[in-house]
Amino acid sequence: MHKAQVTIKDIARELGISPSTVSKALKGHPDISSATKIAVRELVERWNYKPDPIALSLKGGQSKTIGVIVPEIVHYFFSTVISGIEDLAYDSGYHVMFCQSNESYEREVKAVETLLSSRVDGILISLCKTTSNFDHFRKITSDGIPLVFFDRICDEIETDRVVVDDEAGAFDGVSYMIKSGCREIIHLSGPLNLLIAKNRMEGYVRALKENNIRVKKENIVKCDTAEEARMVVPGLFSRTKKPDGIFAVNDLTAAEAMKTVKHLGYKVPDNVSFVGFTSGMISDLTDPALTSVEQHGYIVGKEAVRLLINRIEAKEDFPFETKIIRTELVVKGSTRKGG
Amino acid sequence: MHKAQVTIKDIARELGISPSTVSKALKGHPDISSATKIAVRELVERWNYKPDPIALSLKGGQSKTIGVIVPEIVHYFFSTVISGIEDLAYDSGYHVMFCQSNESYEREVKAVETLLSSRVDGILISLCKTTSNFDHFRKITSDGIPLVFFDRICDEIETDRVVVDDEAGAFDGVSYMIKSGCREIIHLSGPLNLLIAKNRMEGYVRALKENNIRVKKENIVKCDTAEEARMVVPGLFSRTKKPDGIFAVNDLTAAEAMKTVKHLGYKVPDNVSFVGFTSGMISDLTDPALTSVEQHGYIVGKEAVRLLINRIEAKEDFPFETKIIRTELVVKGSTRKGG
DNA sequence: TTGAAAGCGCTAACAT
DNA sequence: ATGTTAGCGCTTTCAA
Repeated sequence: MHKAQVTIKDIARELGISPSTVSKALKGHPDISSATKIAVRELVERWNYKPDPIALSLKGGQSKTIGVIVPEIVHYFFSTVISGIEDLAYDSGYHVMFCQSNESYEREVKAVETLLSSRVDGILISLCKTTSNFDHFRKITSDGIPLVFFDRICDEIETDRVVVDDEAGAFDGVSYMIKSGCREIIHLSGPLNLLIAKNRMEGYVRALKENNIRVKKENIVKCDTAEEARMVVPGLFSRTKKPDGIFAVNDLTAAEAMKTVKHLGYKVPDNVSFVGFTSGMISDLTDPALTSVEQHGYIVGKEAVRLLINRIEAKEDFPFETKIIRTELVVKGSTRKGG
Repeated sequence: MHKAQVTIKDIARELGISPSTVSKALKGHPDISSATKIAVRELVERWNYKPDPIALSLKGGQSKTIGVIVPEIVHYFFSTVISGIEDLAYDSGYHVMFCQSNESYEREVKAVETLLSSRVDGILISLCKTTSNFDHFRKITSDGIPLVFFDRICDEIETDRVVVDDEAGAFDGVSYMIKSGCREIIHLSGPLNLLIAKNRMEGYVRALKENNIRVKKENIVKCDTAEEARMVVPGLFSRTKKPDGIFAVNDLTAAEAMKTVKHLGYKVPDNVSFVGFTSGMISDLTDPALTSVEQHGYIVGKEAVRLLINRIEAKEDFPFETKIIRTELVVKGSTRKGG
């Protein structure tokens, strides 16, 4: 169905010159007479000739395309990262090809194969929750394709990384709750094999310790979805020692937990404070608005692309870098005023 | 930095046969002896040879890539559509290249140029809010590239389309409110140059008319963001005739309006009912959960890809099709029980 | 049963 | 100042 595109040959034939002359004229090569150059440019304009990127790729061995694998696109943080990736990549003359792993290890492996076989110049990945075998990543690097991990990284593979400072973010959030008077703070955590979940948990623990609050095992509860929150939260409030603060591993969980707690009859933030993680749209929707740790996803995306393109365009090896993006506590209405 | 990929020549050289023999062996061509075939396949396996898609594209004139332009990625409905696009495209052997227009006409035009110049086989687009000149779309079709509009379509260009049945969705939502007893229903609308906004408004109007409720001009208010909701909603409740229902053009606006109304001291849904549009994650976060019109974005994405690939792979022209995806009212807690 | 050659669109080294 | 040629990786006649 495609109409044939105008090629350099068409231009050459029309002008009665050779393809290579056209090619040179287009690049402003000093050899070519300005008369020819003008004629070529005029016709190129008129016929709307565009060089075929596929032919260019074949020639240059570069596809000017980077591949991205995220666990899911329908997710505030990841879509923000993608937005940053897209913006900087296009500004740098690269195209972006997407795959979502849908949190499935098999799909992640398949996505890697897809991207490799489509000869992308580099790959950006955030691991899916279930990945614990990393051979598919080794295949990428052994193919000589630059690889950058972002957010959910794999620390067994030596490469560039962009991470959010989860530990510090969690520390800041929990410290703020403590300053505002909370003493019995629950952490609703993610699966601890996920580095980001582990780091957030550790930030929570450090905040308690530095404030001389005893860390209780039963106050760290695996709960990282809205459904789980509905299941788990009521139980926490049937304990003799009632929680007065909840720090959740993500905003969605925090939001649902807050709703549940309000329905149990507690006031937010007077009886119970809430802090979430991500600070996107969700945090403005809850009532009161959710205090949350902003992850700067857009910046994460941009930095990841920057590292990747540097690596792609590098003539020689240089040491790997891990870029840490600082989080920021965005205080809204779900916490009491800090001390 | 790229390590050289294994090519068909490498295989041929190693086996002491010619490249064309290797090529044929790989496709199971009847000419080739099974001994050769086996040898080739074994080495291909061992060396992990993968045909270069770029070379294939150059040859076949098809890139097996489709381009997608959406207003923004960080948006529940669009990310859902993208998810559907991605899933079906990959299953059909196509890659997906993304651009976001960021609701800017200029960026939309640039994105079209980018995709055209990267020789995608087809393009999927949802218009940005501000687009009113359509020449860049005409360029696509005059280049002979199949084009499918989805959701925010352009009805001045003859092509395939996938639309959500916005009018019916709005009608259903507003009818439900009326059945449950609402009589003074406000519509918070989008900009009426956007077809989807216009259609939703018309569904609202029809629902009122069919129930013999007078349509008042002052009850249709342009308001389609959270910020606008904060500005606009209090004014509505200082009228002598208080609203008892609000139908918003999207969930985000509905959610913020609901919050504002609750803070004014009204009960939801007892004093005021709310219905939104999209029914994603947002609708579960509000308190009470938001009754909303589900748009089935994932299906929209799949259908759009299906139409596009049909068109790409068609040998000859056939009539354009407009696929209408039925909406579905998802009743939650922000509306009273229907009559 | 296999191989040689041409060509997809473009570029660059090498003539002329 | 312009043209010729070869080649990027692969497929596909056509010839051997």
